[in-house]
Amino acid sequence: MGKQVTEMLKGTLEGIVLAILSGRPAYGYEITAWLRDQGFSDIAEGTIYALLIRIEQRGLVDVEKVPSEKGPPRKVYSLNAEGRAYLEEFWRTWSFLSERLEQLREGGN
Amino acid sequence: MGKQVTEMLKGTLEGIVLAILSGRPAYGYEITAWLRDQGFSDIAEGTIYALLIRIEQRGLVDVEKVPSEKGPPRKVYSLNAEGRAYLEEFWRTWSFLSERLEQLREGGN
DNA sequence: CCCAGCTATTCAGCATTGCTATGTACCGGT
DNA sequence: ACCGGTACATAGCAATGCTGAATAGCTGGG
Repeated sequence: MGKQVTEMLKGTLEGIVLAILSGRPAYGYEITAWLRDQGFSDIAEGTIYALLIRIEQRGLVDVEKVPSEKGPPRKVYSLNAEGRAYLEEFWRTWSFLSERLEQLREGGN
Repeated sequence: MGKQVTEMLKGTLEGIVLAILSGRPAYGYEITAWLRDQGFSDIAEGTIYALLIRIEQRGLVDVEKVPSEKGPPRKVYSLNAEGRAYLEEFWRTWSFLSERLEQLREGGN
């Protein structure tokens, strides 16, 4: 889409991935493909992998290596308790920002 | 509030400021104070000034120096035509992201 | 007069995050 | 053997917000 999305994704992409993982465990390649399907047309491969490594190092997810029939082994990530807590915090932050922006949008015109 | 807000503001703060300016002209100090009032408790002084200079250099706003009764002269910014177009684009981008996140939020639980 | 405090702006250096580009590796079909 | 799809990793870059300090004008108290 453009540069605006890229900048807006900073800070939200992490939450998006955590939200995906809260529904079901998933691996990087799968998440990237799914996001592109959803219209995030220019999310880069590397971005998701780097993000997954980051949240793993912060202890928000558990990882399991699972062999694949179609290629190299997958690193399947699943949200743990700490990750769930962090995700809730993310939703609170998102709500706050979202409300402020809706107010501005209405008042601004 | 915390680091989450900081990262989420990347990409949205610019739109927020443009939205404020779409309602009325304003200057940096005023905008910072208003944002803090709205709950953006840890927005730094310097951040807004840097952002204003950026959007000025991109030609999204017009600037006028206005003497103040209480201190040094103010730099009053107002949104021009290009800024309005950019703001509309921002709202479209925001809507896209917002919709995806609401979907995730509902489906995720 | 001088200093503290509020108003108002600017700037250098840093941390975080997403993108680009590239490399590695496993597998099946031809 | 080779190619395309699957799957992950990484080094370097750009954009953005924060930290901390400096500059400057104005007003009121001591």
